[in-house]
Amino acid sequence: MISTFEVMAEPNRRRILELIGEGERPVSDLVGPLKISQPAVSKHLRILRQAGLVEVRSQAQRRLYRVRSEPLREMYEWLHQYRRLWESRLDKLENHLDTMA
Amino acid sequence: MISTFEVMAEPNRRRILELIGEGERPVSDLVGPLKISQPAVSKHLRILRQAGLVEVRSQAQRRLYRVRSEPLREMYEWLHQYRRLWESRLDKLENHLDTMA
DNA sequence: CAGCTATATAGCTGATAGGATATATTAACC
DNA sequence: GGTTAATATATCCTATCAGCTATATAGCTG
Repeated sequence: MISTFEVMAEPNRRRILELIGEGERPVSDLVGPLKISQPAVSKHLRILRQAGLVEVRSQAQRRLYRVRSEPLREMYEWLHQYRRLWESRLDKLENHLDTMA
Repeated sequence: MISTFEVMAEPNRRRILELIGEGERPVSDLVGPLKISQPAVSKHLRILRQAGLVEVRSQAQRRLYRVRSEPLREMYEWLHQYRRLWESRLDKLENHLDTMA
């Protein structure tokens, strides 16, 4: 299975997540903003679905896609392990400002 | 310039970040754990450096690499926009548990 | 400066990704 | 049931990526 990081590497796929992040949207709503063909959009949606990043439900001919947050949370938590790195810099800056004061 | 997301898509590059996350390390310390050749490691380090994800300093023939947290923080913050999605689920679960209690 | 160590760069190659066009599928509507 | 609408799948093509081997560079050490 393709990893969340790999899936998110593609700009159009990130854009799709942003577009449906507000709430579920049919495919046709995505084809406009992304400057690629409808089949290309469907291909990305398939990849997103297989990676568990989106879910679909059918409404007539429409297919409504929405974000599944679980993998995003996992990614967020992976990054969390580096949090101390940027926070320590912040600490240093604060310390510096304290010293100046 | 190649995006942070693309850089992070490669498993060996993520592993490199984990390996030097604890503190700076010479290239030779990375070649073992990663099961790829030394030139391949150097190639990944170059990409990481160009994307601003690592910094180097020289110590004799050694080159010591360390993480630059800035792009990681930005990625973290990008993901933050979806935080409400997984938190709302949590809310639902909590509500459900409340109802059961 | 010769030789050794550590790392980087060059050049090649096979695999894969992502795009396009053409076609199939599914569901509504007359 | 035939047509239109919305989306998915198939097929093909090109470009890029990540690996390898060979070689270059930089810096120590005798």
